[in-house]
Amino acid sequence: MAAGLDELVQRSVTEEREAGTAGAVSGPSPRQEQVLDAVLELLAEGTDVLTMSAVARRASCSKETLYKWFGDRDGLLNATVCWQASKVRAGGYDGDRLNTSSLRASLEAFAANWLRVISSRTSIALNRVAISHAASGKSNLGEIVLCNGRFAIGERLKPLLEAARDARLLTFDDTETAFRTFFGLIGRDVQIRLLLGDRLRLSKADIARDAARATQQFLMLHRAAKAPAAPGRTKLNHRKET
Amino acid sequence: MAAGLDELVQRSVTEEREAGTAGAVSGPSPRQEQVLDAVLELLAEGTDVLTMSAVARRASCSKETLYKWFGDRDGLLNATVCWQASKVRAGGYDGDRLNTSSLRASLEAFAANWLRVISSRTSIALNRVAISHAASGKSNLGEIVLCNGRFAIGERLKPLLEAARDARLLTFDDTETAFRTFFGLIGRDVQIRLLLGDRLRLSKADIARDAARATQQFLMLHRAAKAPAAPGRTKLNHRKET
DNA sequence: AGTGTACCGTAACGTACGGTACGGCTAGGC
DNA sequence: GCCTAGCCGTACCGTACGTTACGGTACACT
Repeated sequence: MAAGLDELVQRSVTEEREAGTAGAVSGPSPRQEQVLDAVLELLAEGTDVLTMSAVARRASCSKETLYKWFGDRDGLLNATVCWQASKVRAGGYDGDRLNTSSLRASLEAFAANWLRVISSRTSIALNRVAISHAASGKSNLGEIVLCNGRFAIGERLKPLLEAARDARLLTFDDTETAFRTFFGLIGRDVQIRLLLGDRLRLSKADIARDAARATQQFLMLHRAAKAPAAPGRTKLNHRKET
Repeated sequence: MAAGLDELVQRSVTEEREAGTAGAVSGPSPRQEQVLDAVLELLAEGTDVLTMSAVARRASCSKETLYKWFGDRDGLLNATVCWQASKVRAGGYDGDRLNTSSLRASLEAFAANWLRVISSRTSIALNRVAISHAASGKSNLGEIVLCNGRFAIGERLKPLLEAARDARLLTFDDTETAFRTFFGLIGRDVQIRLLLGDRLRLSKADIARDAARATQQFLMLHRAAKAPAAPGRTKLNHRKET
């Protein structure tokens, strides 16, 4: 994963500029956003109905316009992924002073947000089409999704983790490894099950409970030793899940 | 996920019987296995080259035979998934007496095995095609993969976990939840990254290290309190990863 | 030898979809 | 009023692939 994040985020816009006449340097025009929303809408209804004709119909535009604006089908998908990513971006650590409870709250909020994202119809559909394309190797869509998903949130959380380490609230050697542990504790089998079509409903309550559990477990693994928590002192959330 | 596991495993064989003349009640014939291996071979080379013509060419059989044996493309894929699943099955807990170190060894072996599976070209390709099909909703391929992957290994590990709980080596309320935690600690972001095309190489050493780390973390979270391990007493494997 | 069966190789068919071309409509500038 | 630009709607083209059909071959059985 050598390519930089920003470069990837901007790639589709670049292609759009190369291919078409949308002169605006910054992002898609409102009309183009309507088109991209139509793509997201169709995508949520099933990857197989996402044909260029269907997009044109849904967005009430001509296929000629689609090709003029986005170059080809891949360009349209790239632009869609970036458009969705730009809508999902949420704030990371903003430099607040940390204490035990604010750290826990931040981690829980982060976990809940990520669970919401990966269980959304849009994210599932987008990941599915990106995975299909990754198989063909002809497109960098998977890379874009990865950079705007997994890697973006990693970069967003790391400042918090490191601030917590500086504040002696957490202990770990490698930030990336610590993040991956948290990532695993949050997602577990959820994403692969959803991608494979498992009927798995995450209610708001489920998400809140999972976020709390993941955070609790992460803290147990990485809590700084200055306040050693003997296992069993803070209760583990092993409640049976529905 | 209401359908039983065994039912799903057998489904493609049933279809095969309905559609064709392969009279053998049990599984594919050797010649058919050759065909299925050819499918796996092609799949590993890229999902997009998996056309019926390519399969026929690779397996040195006629398309007519393919359709007679497997019904249609979906039937061929179903049979392939089941064939691969039948090859991957490994033994679970066999009732050995457990102690601390044998439990750790079993968990590590389990984790390493799972990491090997999800990072294999075959598994990646199979999951990709199943995910593509899950998007179209027209096939139960995702269900089959899920039952032979995620759920099968869960059922295989649970006896060990419960035996360990009975032996007072582990403590948890719900076996399924405990397993999901372990699952998350093992896989973390590996599977989604590989599915999305991230170049991620897991050497044997990486796998062994990850399996040990996941096991260590899982034990820290679920070790029975009779031998309380203060955080930091046993060193955490936060070595920087390559 | 004759017949039937299973199979290979390949040609052919139908369709779906990405991509293109073209006619018509609207709006803004002169 | 007229011209140009941009866009809509749609018909059209080429291709790829799933599926079917057919001719030819090897072999078992009688």
